[in-house]
Amino acid sequence: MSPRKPRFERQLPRERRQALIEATIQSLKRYGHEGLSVRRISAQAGVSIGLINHHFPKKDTLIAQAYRHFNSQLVGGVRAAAAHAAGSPRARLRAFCKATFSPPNLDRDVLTVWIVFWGLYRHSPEIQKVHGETYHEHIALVRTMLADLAWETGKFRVTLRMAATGLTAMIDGLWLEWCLDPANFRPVEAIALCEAWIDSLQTGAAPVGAAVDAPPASR
Amino acid sequence: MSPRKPRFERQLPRERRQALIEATIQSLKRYGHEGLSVRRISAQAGVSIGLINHHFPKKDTLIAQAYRHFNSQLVGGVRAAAAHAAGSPRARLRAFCKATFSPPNLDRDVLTVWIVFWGLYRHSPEIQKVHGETYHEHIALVRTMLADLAWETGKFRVTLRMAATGLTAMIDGLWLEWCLDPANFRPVEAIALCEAWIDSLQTGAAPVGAAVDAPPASR
DNA sequence: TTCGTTGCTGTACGATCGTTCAGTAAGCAT
DNA sequence: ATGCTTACTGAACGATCGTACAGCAACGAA
Repeated sequence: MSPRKPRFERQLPRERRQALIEATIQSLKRYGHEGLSVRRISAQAGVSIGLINHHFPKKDTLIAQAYRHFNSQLVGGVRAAAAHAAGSPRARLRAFCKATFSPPNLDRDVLTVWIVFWGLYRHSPEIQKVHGETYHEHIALVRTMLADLAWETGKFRVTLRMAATGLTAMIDGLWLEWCLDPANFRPVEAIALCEAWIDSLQTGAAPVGAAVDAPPASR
Repeated sequence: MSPRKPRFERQLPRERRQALIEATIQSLKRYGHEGLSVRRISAQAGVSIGLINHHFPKKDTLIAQAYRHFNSQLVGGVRAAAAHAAGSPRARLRAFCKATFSPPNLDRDVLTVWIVFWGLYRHSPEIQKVHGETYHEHIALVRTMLADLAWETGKFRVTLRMAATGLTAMIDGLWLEWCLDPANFRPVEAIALCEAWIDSLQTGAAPVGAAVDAPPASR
């Protein structure tokens, strides 16, 4: 008698949880918002329905952790690309922009995942919590790079905070537009727009919005 | 005997459909993506469940028409604001930016509705169809205003197409960031960033991205 | 007042949702 | 080999989903 093949393979909780998180993102890429059901996710992971609630108390917890993982991958990737670049602040920013608009970040499925997560934000406290933690990382990276540039080439026309906000907004907006219709522009053009924004920060024109340079009233 | 109060009031199909469209948006504002169910929508509209399928063949048709209505309201609003402004192209653009970052457009619930619609895009042919029609309107408005400005003050550093893409991206990105956390910046600062972008288009610096000024290869 | 049109109601249907839980079995320790 | 721990399965639960449809009733026409 040949030994029966095991019906399933036990994994360490830590590894199984990670596999479920990745299956969640895959299912989300495939089916959009409808991919966020325990049945779709468990099918994608090749496990039973019940396993999800064995490792996560609620479905929302898994989704929030998937959002955290997705954020970490992005930040880790672009940070590495920037750090790997040559020494000048401008070169690091260039590498950052290039990585932002290159695979795996520039991918319609990946960008769709971002949009669906953002759509969940307002009505999901768990997503809000994760966002508050990871968004801080991302904005800090951008601010550091821009601060280095300002130190080397002179003061910006707007505050550092608003320069970083503008660059992040430009990136997110271009991601959105390219996701909805990639025919609108090519990735290299998106990079050019971001660099145009960065360049415009240090032109000698009169400061724009100088009257509103104070931090927001709230918070 | 006093006459019985009617159990319901008949409406012309045209008016009832419009009421259902507005109820859809209200429900979406209240409950996010989960507000897009026939039960939530019919409850919001104060009608029975079956009425939706009496006026719309499928739920997706209603949602797509709600998206169309939402787009029309935005474009109509900002176009009117721009047209109402003083004669110079720069003044029209200023009014456009101000309207973009003022109520009713700058509202967390309204912006959440945008994000949810965008999240539906990739997996809903009906949304794609509506988007293709209405997005054209919006981008044409922006391009016209920027073209008028370029005609009056001189050539831009980037193509008109990319100037419009950049402004639209900046707006969408700032909307997104403000929706997720309004404490990041004040509306007046968002306006300042958009105007900084517009101003940067006509500074005398060397053309940026001149090598990529050709239209996209695809399409 | 009566009738006809049709906007509208509300139940019913099968599918799928998130979650629970009793039972199974994989794999290590003894 | 035997036992123990626990990762894992899969049926079952009630809730909610989108759609269908038979019947009710509002309201203008005759």
